[in-house]
Amino acid sequence: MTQNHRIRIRTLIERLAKITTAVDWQDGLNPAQYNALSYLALANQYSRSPSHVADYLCTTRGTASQTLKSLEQKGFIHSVASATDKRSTTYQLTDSGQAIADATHSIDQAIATMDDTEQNRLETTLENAVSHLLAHQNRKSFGLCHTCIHNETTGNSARCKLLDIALTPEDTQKICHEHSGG
Amino acid sequence: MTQNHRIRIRTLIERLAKITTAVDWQDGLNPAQYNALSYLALANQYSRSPSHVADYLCTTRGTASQTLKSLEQKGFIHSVASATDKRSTTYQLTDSGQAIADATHSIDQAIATMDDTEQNRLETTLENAVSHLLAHQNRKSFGLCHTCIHNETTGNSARCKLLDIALTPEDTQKICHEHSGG
DNA sequence: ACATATAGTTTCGACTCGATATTATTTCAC
DNA sequence: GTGAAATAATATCGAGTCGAAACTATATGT
Repeated sequence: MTQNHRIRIRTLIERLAKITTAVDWQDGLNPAQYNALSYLALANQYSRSPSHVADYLCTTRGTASQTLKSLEQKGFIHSVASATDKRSTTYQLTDSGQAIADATHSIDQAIATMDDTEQNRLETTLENAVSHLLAHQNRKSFGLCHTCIHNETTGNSARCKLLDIALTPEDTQKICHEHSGG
Repeated sequence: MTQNHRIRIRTLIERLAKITTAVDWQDGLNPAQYNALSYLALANQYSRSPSHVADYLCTTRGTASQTLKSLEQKGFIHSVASATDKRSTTYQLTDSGQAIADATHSIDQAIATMDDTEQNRLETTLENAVSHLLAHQNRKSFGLCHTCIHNETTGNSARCKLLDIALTPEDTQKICHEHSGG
């Protein structure tokens, strides 16, 4: 592949990023707040602390803390102190926060205009691109629980071998900060 | 396709966007400034005004104006007043600005780790995704001159039928704000 | 010639962002 | 068990984004 192709791909990624963030000004939220809210809606109960949000959004704990404060002031999330670790905080979506997370997004409509083959191919190539970028920066994958090497599914019951806990079917469809692709 | 798939694709797009912007803090620039500089490096001489930058970056003229002011203060670009339209300004990269635009980016290295087939597929799906998103929002395509319906190439000389001007081979490889895919 | 459109800038307030410092708490080595 | 180091979270700083709105200057169309 030529250097021209790489620049072209980089330009497309940057443009996709810019279009996406421009669309993410909705419901009184800015892109950072919208991203944090979306993450909290998809993450399991062990992955919803300021540190995890920071890791997921590739930013610092300080910045994540500020963003979560804004979201809490607007009434879209509320904090829950951890019982086991007194340093730790988890966040929960409020009803209004959940409503925003559940709403159809402008991007969804654009995706829906593509045919099934195109959507499947997009999903696969995006997954590859994201995992290459993350690997190159030594970042966590934040994949879904059921695709993790620590997930042990037998029949219709599942366990996490790392955290040594039982998993509900809903749990296995969520993002986990301990996710490892193997 | 299920709603779950659309959410998954949207999540991947948002994540790709966040990873990209997190990486775009380099050389004393922030992501907005880096994006504007990259655009100016790729756009032809008729597409380098504050309005064009705003259109490309899906933002307002006011915001684009601020970003270009920052870039000029840092010495990476300089403004050139238009001779034909006294309201109009064009920007040129300085040597230091061109050096940043020419430098290898962290994303390039991640792309280079993919094999040729994967890179080709990524380029195609990204092009499709971007064009679907742009179409859904009624935005300009900002494609390359040589892929435009107004481009008329005969042998080794090219013309733009819309602007009624001769085009150099370099011109035809640049981004044009008048680009139309037909 | 005058209304309207267009190009660009400025200002505003909320907020991001990395950097840095600070305070609790927890963990680990001894 | 105790003290050092690691970790979790927050606060503060300054530059700058962002949309929105107001504004100036030029151009265009009727």
